[in-house]
Amino acid sequence: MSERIVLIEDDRELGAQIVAHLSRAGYQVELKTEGTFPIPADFQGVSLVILDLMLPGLGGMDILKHLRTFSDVPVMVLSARNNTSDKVRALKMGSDDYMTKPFWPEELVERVRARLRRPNLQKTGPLTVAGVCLDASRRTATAGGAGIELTRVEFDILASLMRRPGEAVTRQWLVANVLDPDKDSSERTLDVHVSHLRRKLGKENIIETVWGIGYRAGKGGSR
Amino acid sequence: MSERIVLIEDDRELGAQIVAHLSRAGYQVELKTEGTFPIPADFQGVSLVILDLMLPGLGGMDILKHLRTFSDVPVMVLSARNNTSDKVRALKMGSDDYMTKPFWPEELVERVRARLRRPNLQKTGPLTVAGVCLDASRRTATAGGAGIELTRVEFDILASLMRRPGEAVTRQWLVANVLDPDKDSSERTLDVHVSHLRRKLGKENIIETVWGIGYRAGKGGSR
DNA sequence: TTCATTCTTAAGATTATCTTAATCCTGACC
DNA sequence: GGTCAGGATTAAGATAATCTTAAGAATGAA
Repeated sequence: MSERIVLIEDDRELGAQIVAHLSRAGYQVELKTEGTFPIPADFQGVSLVILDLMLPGLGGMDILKHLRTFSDVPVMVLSARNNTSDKVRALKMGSDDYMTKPFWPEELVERVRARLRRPNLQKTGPLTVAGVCLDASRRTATAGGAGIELTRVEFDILASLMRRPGEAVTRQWLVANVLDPDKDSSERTLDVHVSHLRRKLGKENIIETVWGIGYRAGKGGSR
Repeated sequence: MSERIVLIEDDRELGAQIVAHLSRAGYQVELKTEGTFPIPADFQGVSLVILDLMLPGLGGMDILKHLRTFSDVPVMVLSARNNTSDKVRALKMGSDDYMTKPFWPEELVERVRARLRRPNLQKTGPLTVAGVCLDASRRTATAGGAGIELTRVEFDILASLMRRPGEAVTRQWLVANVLDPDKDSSERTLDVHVSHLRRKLGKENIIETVWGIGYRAGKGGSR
């Protein structure tokens, strides 16, 4: 069983070439040549997405943006555009790498390997920890069966914790990655959001403080 | 407190420039201008290493190779060499990214952000010595199967000892690396933490005193 | 624009943790 | 066994991290 990669590439020749190289390296590749809206089902169990930005129909950036609403799968962007602002935009939008065309397939394969040798824990389905359940694609949450309303930041904090149940997530990481990264917000701000979250979760509160480190969703001590 | 990045760059001007950009983005950067052998202590708690390959003394590749013998910290390589075989070699050797000089600092900053927004799971499995088990990512500890609550310093002391089972770790090292580095605390303080640790470990106590040196986790004599 | 929502900051209260100081204990050496 | 330096323990004050509340700033929709 090998890792699954989705390649979104309209240039059939280049696409076939990339597929060939990645297959030879032992990966299972699905080639999509149409720029259509991504749907969650297509990305279940996928370890990596390689996305060409220059698509005729739906732009690559739109695909990336939409994909990120429901999935954290690593995305490598391919593009002929080699200027910094394009790269910065794609990376800001949530891509993990940006390769400029033309490139040698050997480099692509190595970058894929480098990416996949690190464990990635993207989850596409609903996240559940104890009595709390999050649906990333709908951005809805329930606690003890009852729906609760979360703001963007609250949702993202809780999702970040629940993606790695039991693990301690540092305050710095949450501040840098959940709050607006361009303004450096204080850790007090994070406290406030967590405080609100806990109140909304009520008796289903699953957020533990890890003193001196950060927070954790779900029991860490008992295992 | 922010995430720590180590930048290994011999070109002082470029180094200073990168430091400035990363600092502005909220990271805590340590610049090393010498190509010396990396030692584990310098990379404790470091989230990312940025390594320039073209160093006069020890080559960047050697540093990378040696670093990988004891650490899984993400490494971004910078290099003036733009050919595929160099890139492939660096990626194969365990680097996570490869940026070709010259580049715009904005792109570097975004790549750093993209890298660090993914949780940095150092692949450290749980540490086990005798009946004591530590999980670094969860920050949890068990002794004889039962969970125990450790404070930050207690956890870090115990982890430092258990990372080198049977080896004596000096008191000075522990004071300098585990206790708050901004204040130089006395060795008496360390005693107190060790005392607390021992009490919490109870009959599973694995901390031995090495008279005149420091401490050791697990049997020294029998191994 | 205006309003409603969300995000952020400030300040004080609260608590866990760290450190110090004082005292007692232990092992090495004579 | 006595001595002494290094180590252990305890309790208590100092410090630092976190929580909460409330209010101001930003954002976005109508």
